[in-house]
Amino acid sequence: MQSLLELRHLKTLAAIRDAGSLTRAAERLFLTQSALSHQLRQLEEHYGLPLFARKTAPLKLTPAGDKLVQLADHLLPMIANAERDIAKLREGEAGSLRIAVECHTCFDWLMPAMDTFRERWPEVELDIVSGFHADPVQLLFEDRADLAIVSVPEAEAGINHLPLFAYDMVALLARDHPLAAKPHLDAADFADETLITYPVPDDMLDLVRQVLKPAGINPKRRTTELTVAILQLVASRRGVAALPGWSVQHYLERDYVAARPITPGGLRAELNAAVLQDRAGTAYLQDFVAIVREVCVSELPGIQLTGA
Amino acid sequence: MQSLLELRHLKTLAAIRDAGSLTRAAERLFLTQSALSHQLRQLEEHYGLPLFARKTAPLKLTPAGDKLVQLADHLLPMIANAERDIAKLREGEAGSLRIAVECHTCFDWLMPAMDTFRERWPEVELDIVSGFHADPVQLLFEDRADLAIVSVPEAEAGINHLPLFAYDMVALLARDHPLAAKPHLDAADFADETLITYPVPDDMLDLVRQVLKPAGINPKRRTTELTVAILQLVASRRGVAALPGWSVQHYLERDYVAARPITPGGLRAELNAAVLQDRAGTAYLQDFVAIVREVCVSELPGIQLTGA
DNA sequence: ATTTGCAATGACTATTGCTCATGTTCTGGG
DNA sequence: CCCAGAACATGAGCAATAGTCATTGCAAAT
Repeated sequence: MQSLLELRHLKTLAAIRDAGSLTRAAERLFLTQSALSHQLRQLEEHYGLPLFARKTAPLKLTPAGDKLVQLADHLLPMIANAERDIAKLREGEAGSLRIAVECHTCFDWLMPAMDTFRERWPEVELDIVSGFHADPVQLLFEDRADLAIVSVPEAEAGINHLPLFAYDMVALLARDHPLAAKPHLDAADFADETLITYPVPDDMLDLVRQVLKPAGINPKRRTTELTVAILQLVASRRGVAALPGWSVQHYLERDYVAARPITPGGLRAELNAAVLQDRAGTAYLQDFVAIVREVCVSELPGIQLTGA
Repeated sequence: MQSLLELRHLKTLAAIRDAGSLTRAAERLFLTQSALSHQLRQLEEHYGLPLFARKTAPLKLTPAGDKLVQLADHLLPMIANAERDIAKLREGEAGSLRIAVECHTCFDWLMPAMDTFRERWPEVELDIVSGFHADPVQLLFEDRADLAIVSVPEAEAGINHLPLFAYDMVALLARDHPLAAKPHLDAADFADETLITYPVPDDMLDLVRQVLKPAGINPKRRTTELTVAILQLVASRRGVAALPGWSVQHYLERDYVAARPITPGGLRAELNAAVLQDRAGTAYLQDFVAIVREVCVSELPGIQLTGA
């Protein structure tokens, strides 16, 4: 008759509530659907009551389930807080988090993530390293940044890469563009188009690096700093572009432009946080990564958390 | 870098804080000292900080340990509450807890336990079945009681016995009584004494049932309802008595009377709660037992929790 | 009907939490 | 000073169990 309940169960229940289904909750927790099903059955057996009303999508909480999920909502933040406090005891309160960004669109999620971070670690000096840099990792070695957001995690001595998330790049076309008739675009389709990009080196453009360059295709270019400007140019038929799916969802819903996958399987991209190996254990750096993942999984459509 | 922390750890930490040592905490949790040591090491490794200052008795909390214990103090009651709420959902709020008592001294701890119970289960009708009964278990079958406090758990069909605690009976003597010179008393020592007891059948007197009767000794008797009256009679040399050690601690500290073990190894007694088998699963009955054990282990000196 | 998406189930596996046996350290007597 | 005893630490082994894998069952959608 001991209390079978463990924190694991509370995390699971909260995840199921958030995800609306065992399968999706399992993905978030990096477990199998089966594991959650077993857990849930065990709990329901123990309490002698169903915790979720099945056969409904999304899964709905019973009163008993609600009690436990509410409990989880209270407890889990308290625990996270206590563990942060302990980390502060160990590492001291001070520290700085200077973030180097190579990706223009990243600001979409960086701002809310930084807000949350500032709340949780008020003592840590938070900054974005201004300007864009060809090699942000270099800034880590020079002690001008503490964390760099990078897309290709090149193995490098002294650097640790912490996975953030992965997503698909989509090609953007004017709604009446001839290529919009195709179900997906290939490298060759870009040959006679004007490609609109951010003003960064080719290596940092996933489309060029992974698709066009290997195919030996080098279309005309036009650059601009602002995402909205890219969208505007595409819409007014001045060229085509390739951006992360999550960054243009808003415009697609309004039919401002059309989007197509690049290559039949899509053009996969991912983001990672690079930190100095020596500092990879630092609690607030790890927590920042966790915050980014949380924020992004809940706010950005069509992304997948990577790594374990 | 996952949060290793589980509720088990919080329970352990709180127990160590309460008990002041791993060994005693382990007893309370029905685990081995080794298990707690392993747990503790794992936690300290994980957080990179000591949680207790060792080499001191009682073990003292470090700031980090304090953070976690405080967390435990917040969380564990919340969890207990939530689980009670769920039990209420399952079983309904109503119910009655009529307690039958065969043991006079039990009121010492029964009252505080009932107070706590009333707080946690305000809807359950709480009562003591008035008067003392030769066979309180019979009252369960007659539906005149829901729980009986008994000392000898006689196996009986349809009845479940839930262990409460065990303790030693002590013989009480006037301070200048000749027998007080002996390190312990034996059956024969009682032959020429007047034995002062509660007015209950011999079967319910541990001293008579387990020591005197087997030895064929039947001393003069005198009875009274009140514990203080027994003490008063002993102190004024009208006879000797045998009572639970925990019930007379107060008087011993004041040197009102002397106490000696009965038989070299002491006279062990235990208390159990008897309930109808059908109702043994009822949450509030189980919780009452848990409350009694909690109250008694913290308030009564020299008792041991029994069972698992 | 067939497919598709999700949950349930059962057998098997890997983990890990616990115990047992032993080692180490500290303390208080003789 | 040494020894006994009481505490915590440690390591090996075992047993409980949390998790996976493969499959089945069940709806809803096509």
